[in-house]
Amino acid sequence: MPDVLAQQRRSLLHETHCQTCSLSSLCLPLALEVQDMQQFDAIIRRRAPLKKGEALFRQNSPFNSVYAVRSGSLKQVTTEGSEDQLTNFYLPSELVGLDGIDSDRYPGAVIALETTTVCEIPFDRLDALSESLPELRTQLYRSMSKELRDDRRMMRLLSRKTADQRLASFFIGLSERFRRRGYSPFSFRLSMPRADIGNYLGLAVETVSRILGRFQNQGLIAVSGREVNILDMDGLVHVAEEEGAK
Amino acid sequence: MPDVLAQQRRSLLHETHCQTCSLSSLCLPLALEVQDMQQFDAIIRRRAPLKKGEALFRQNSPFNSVYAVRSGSLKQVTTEGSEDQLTNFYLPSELVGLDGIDSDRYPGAVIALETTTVCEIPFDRLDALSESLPELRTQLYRSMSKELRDDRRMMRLLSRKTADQRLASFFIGLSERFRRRGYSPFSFRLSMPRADIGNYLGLAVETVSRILGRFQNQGLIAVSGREVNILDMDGLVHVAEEEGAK
DNA sequence: CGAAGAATTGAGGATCATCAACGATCGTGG
DNA sequence: CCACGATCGTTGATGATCCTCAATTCTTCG
Repeated sequence: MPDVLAQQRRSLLHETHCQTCSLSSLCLPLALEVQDMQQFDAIIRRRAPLKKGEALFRQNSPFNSVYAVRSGSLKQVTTEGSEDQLTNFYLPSELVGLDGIDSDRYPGAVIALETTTVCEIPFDRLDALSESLPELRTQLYRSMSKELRDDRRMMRLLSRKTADQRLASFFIGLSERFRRRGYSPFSFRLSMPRADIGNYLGLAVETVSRILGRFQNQGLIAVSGREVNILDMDGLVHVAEEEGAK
Repeated sequence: MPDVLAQQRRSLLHETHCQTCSLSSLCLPLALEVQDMQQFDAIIRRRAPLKKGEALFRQNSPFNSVYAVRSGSLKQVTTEGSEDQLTNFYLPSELVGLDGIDSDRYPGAVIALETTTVCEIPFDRLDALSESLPELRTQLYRSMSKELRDDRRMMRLLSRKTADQRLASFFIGLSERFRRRGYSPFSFRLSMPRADIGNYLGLAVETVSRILGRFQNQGLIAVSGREVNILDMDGLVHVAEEEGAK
C-alpha cells in the first residue's frame, strides 16, 4: 500500500517545525514570537530531500514559493544561449527564489549540490501572513535587501578584483557563513566542484586550480579535494584586500 | 522674510502629486486605486532638486527613506579602500535605496548625474502603509525582486561577456529603459561620463572609448559626445549575444 | 575494477589594463 | 560674449593577467 508509506513519510517530515529548528534564529521567522511562529509554521510545506544534482525548480518554471534551506546546499544557475552562469550558492537558513517574485517565473534553476532539505513557503500565503505580522514583513524586506547588498558586493568582486582576490574573498565569505551557522570557520568541506567555483567567480577552472595550489604553497590554506583548512585567515584577508600594489 | 519664500517653495513643490505624475504607471503606486494613491501620496516628501554632482545621500549615512526618481538621473557608488565601484544608474520612476533596509545604512552613495528631482518616501511609513494596501506591498516586493534579477544579469555580464558585448548590452538596456518611459529608444543623451560607464561595466575608460569608436565605424551607433543614435539595433543585439565564435 | 568525471599542470596567446600624450568640450568669470 | 582652465574624451604602444587547448593524474562510483 503506497498510501501507508506516503503517510509515514509525511508524518516523519512533519516532525520538523520552526519551533524546534536550530536555524530559526537565522531564518525568516527569526523575529517572531512563539505564537506567530506557529502561524508561520502552518503555511510551510516540508519536502522530501533533494538528492545531489536534483533541481528544486528549473529555469522559467512558474514562481509559486520561496524556499528556506534546512540542510545541505544548492546553486542557482541561469542558462542563456549555450552557457551557464552560476549566480549564487545557498546554505542552510538562506532564502531561495526571491528573484522570481517579479516575473512570476524563476529566472534561474536551483540545483542541490548534495543531499538537501528545504522548507517550501508558498509565496501568496507568506505575503498574506506578512500583512498581519509586521515582524515577518520586516524580515522579508530585510532578506531581500541583504541579497541586494550581497549582489553589489559580488559585482565589485567581478569587476575590480584579481583572480587571487576573488578566491580569497570567496573563502573568507564561506568561512563567515559557516561561522554564523555554528560550524568551524576554519575547517569545512566544499559541496561544489571547482568548475562551479570558477563559474561563480568568473574564472576558468584551471585558474581556480592553480591559485588554490598557490595559496597552499603560501601556507594560506590546506586543500585536499573538497576539504579546506584555513591556516592563515589574516593572510587571506590581506590577499583579498590588497590594492594594485603587489 | 525667509518663511514666505520657504512656503512659496514648499507650495510649489507640493504641486506635484502621484495622481498627476506621468510616471505613476511605472512607479511604486502603479497598482493603486485613486483613493489608495492619495494615502500613498500623503506620506511622500518632495525635495528640492539636486544639482549635478550633489549627493542624495552618502555612503553609510543612516537609512530612513527610499526615493523614487522623478526626473534626471543618478548613480550609486560604493567606495571601499581607495577605489569606487559604480553599481547602478537610476532613471525616472526607479526606486533608490532599497539595499539599505537591512543594514540601516546606505551601502553606497547616490549622486545626481544632472539636475534631478526625487520623491522621498520614509520607509517606516511605507512599511506601515504596505500593511493596509496589499497592492503596494506586492509592488514593493516586485521592485526588490526585479532589482535582484537585474543584478544577476549584471553579474553575468561582468563575468562572462567581452568588452564589446558589455557595451552593446549597456546600450540595449538603456534604449529599452528609455522606450518604456516614452522616450525615443534610438536617440538619447547619456547623462554620465565615459568614466562612469567604464566603472559600471568593469572596463577602463580607454576601452570604452575605443569600442565606441569601433561601433561607430561598424555603423552600429553614432556617438557625438553624450549624444547617442542607435543605427542598427539588430546589429547591436547580435554583438551582445554572440558566443565565443567571432 | 574499470570507466567517467574531476582536478591538476604546462604552453601559448588573446583581451584588456596601464601609461602617456594629445585634443575636445564645458562652464565660469572677466 | 569670449577666453581660459579644468574636466572629459580619444588614440597609440606595451605588457600582464587570465583564458584556451592539451595532456596527465586523481577520484568517485557503479
